[in-house]
Amino acid sequence: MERFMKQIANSLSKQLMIDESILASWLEIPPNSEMGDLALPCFRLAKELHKSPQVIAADIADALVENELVESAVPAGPYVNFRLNRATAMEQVMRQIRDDDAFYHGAQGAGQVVAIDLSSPNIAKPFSMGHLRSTVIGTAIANLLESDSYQTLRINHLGDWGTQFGKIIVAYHRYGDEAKIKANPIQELNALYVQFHEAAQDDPSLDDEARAAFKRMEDGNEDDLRLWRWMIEVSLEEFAKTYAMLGTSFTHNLGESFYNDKMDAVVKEIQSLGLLVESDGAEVVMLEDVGLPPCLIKRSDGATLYATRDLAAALYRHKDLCADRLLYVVGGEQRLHFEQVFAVLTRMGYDFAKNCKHIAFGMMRLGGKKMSTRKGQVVRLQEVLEEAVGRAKEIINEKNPSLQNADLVAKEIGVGAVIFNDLKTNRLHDIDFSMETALAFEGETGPYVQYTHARSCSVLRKAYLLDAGVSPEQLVTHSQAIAQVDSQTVSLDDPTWELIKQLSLFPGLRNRAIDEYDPSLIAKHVLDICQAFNHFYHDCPILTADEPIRSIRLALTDAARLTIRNSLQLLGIGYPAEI
RNA sequence: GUCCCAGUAGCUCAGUCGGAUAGAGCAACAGCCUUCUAAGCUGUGGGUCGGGGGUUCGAAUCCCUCCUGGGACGCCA
Repeated sequence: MERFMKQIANSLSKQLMIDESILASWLEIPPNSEMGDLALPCFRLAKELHKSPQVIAADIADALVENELVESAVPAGPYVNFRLNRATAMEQVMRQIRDDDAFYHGAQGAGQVVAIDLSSPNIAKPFSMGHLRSTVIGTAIANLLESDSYQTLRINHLGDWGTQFGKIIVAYHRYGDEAKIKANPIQELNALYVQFHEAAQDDPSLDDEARAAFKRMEDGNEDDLRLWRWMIEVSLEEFAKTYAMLGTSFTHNLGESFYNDKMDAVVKEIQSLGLLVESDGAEVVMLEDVGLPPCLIKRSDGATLYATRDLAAALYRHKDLCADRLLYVVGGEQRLHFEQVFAVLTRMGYDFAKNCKHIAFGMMRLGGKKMSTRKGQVVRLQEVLEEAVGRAKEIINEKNPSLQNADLVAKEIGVGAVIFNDLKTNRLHDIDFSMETALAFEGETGPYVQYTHARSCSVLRKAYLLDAGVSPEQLVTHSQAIAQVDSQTVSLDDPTWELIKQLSLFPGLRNRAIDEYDPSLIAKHVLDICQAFNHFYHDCPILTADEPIRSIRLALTDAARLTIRNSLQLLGIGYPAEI
């Protein structure tokens, strides 16, 4: 669609003597497609031309717009509504999809490395629905960036260090039943954590004990570290199952403990720059002048804090991993923390701080309340995924019992439903978890998109074109034939045209999703494409149509299929050819 | 108390760098399978865009203010 706008703006700029790119930015899509395909509001021209918008609109419409893309230009009050020549427009879109890689890919990021901090579950705790958000949003952003030629570093910043492990170790020694824990590590370790917090309410000395236990770990107590390493091992095993189901992978699995030996250098650097000041026994960097509270670097007992760790991690990613840009897909409640970390980096003279961005997202709630591992109020992602896959399997058994690879397809659909449900919603909204909503298979859902994709595959399969597609030459010939024979009455009917227009919006939306780090734009748009395709599918017989309409409809089906598939790929969702 | 995020149909949400009559899905009701996958398609009903001011030819969108919900605010991450 951006291409169409550019072409029309180009013609108009010659006529109006106004810059092409300004005109292109003024062009908009009318609220109702009956009005036209594109519109130019003339309000802003009124001041300059000293005429009413209505008169200007009429003048523009009257002048012959010399552009083969424009079918008609009619004034509608202060607007000029343009109709595009459907065959010409279709030919352009199809050529782009067929010949021009730029439809699905870009080169903006060539030579640039982006580090993405994502997922980051905590060791010895269940992988909850809360961590799903960071995982799927981060993955989709990484996919989007890679589609624009960026190199991405997908870093799983595991929560594997901190006082919480002191707590678990204390609880392990006090209440732990080794056999029970071995049998079901994560659940039992989390139960110990919950038990610790309950006990600590009555006996605050337990907290001191936990801090001491963690200090022992920092000092290298081998018994505690052995237990800690075991917790990491069993947690990673458990997480691996979830990641395998989600189809998520990382380039780096670097927990917080990885930076333990890198923090001294950072603290010394801050100190040597004269930024470190003592405050109430702790060491901080003052950030008052940029409107932020002080950033705590060292506790009064000399221990480091998570800001210190994030500073060390940022420098590692920049210096050792050579990342030009650092993204943090982390919940919105850590906004202030990242503002402080980035401000300290700036203060330290690191220019790359301006390329650091916290990609915040809303909180996953349960029954309106924050999920809490401490209170044991969590929904385990694995349970949700398994439930989703089970339901998908039931539906397949009912609707398509002879389907090959039914288990694999059920997995892709069930998991796709859960992922899509998360991605389609605005990042910053809090989500109150509902099994019913997460597992919906009808309406604006992942399975709806996958169903539409499989439908398009099915048609092409029956035409023996699933992999080959319709040749662009054939398509172009047919489009031109239609244009010549019948440019007035429009052989390309409305449902066909609506689908073409939806497809033409893809490159612009992909760019916007990259600029705004917002995968939901892709999710919402692919729903629009699916709606348009299903409408087209319903109204326009494809296989039984006469030539050249048949070829054109097949080509359009193929284009829709490719665009839906690309969208699902970007979102990290499977796209089975048959469901 | 200060700062940040959110508030649009019964529910979940689009639309938010100002443009025409504010759109989907779910739920409810009514239709469409001898025809390419009915996980689909069509139709009906449903709105003080949280309230109030302001800027503008034009405001859900920008500014101010208030209300509601959530979050953050130094030794947790």
